[in-house]
Amino acid sequence: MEKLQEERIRTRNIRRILDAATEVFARKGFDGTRITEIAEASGLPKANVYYYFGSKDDIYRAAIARLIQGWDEALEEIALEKDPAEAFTRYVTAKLRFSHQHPTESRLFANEILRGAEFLTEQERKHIRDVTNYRVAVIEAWIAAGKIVRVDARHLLIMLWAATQFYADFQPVVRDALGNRNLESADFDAAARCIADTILAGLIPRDPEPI
Amino acid sequence: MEKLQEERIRTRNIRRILDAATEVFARKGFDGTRITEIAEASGLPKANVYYYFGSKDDIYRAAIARLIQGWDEALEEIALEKDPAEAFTRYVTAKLRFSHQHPTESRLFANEILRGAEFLTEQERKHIRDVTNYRVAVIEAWIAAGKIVRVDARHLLIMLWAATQFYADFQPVVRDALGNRNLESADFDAAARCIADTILAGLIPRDPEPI
DNA sequence: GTCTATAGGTAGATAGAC
DNA sequence: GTCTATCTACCTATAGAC
Repeated sequence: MEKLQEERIRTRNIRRILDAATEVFARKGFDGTRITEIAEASGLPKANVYYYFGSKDDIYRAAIARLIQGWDEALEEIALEKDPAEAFTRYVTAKLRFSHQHPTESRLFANEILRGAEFLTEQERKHIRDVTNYRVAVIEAWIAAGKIVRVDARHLLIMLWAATQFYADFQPVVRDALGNRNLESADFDAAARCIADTILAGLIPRDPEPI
Repeated sequence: MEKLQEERIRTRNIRRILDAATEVFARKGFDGTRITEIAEASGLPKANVYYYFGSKDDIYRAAIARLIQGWDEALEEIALEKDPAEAFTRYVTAKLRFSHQHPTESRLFANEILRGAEFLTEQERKHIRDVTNYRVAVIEAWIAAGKIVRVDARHLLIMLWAATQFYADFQPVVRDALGNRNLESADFDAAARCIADTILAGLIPRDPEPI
């Protein structure tokens, strides 16, 4: 009974701390973040933050790990069986929706990369490489089957990632570019449509010549 | 004679400080940067940094201002007269080349945006908006003339910016995605080609119906 | 589990000799 | 213009009462 209660408090507080930490780390980076600010944002006293995490490093690592896990669950597949146009559209839409709903996580990741990706574990980096390699194989199979034009699969993936990530990470710029207003769901839909109209349209062969 | 000598020393030291500051700010953000680190990276004692700049804020603002000036000079125009495909190719190539040669400036800008763009002056933001609006007008004129397909011009510009910026700001990710090696000029050429093969190819009308 | 107090270190910024 | 010494404030992390 009391054990369960304690466990619930523990889980809730850890989540609060990581939510707050993600936001502050994303904005100010690792070195610029003060534990006091995380504590204030989480609504807990500073000493309680240290009760759950041994150091600033620990909090940072936990926030990064949680973020990568979330991405994985949300964006698992470009499946081989699917039609390329449908698969790309699904992927872009899912990623833009995720960027819209979780901009903070995305920005934390961006900050970690700007920092030089020193805190990403070798396991996490290998995982990113594996996912990329799998998708490259899928795209190259589509090219071999004549379903899409011949492009560099790796650069294509980078481009899709870049286009979708930008909407989460560079919101002040996006706002200015769209006319100085807050971003709504409709803007992310318009972004998805624009990506579909250009990148995806350019991928479909004009003179289809299947092998 | 001595005046000139002093002026040269002054100019050289200010440049050294701003170079060092750009690098450290880009990596650690404003709050994470220590003046001591800027001093060490510039090869000058900390007190000399304070001789040239009154505060950390001053150094940061100067670095941002220099960066925007540099971008402006390097990336002035998508000109209206030009053929769309050629204009886009020129723009993408110029921006990728700039990203390759000045990744640090690009990352500093990214960090400032992640921070919430609080240090960008209203003048600087207005300038960015003006440049965007001008290019939007150009693209919409091309659409009206039937030279490219009907797309949202603002999202198209964001997409081009995103794709090119990514190569400067997210180099660790790009490296992993391309197979864990250092980036060379050839990679930026391949990126330009991929963008041309997809985005630009998708823009050219299939059934041209000029108005 | 929660919170106050504080140790020990380092930050931004300045004073003033050379 | 250059540099050492230093002030004040704040940071991470911990000790220990409740």
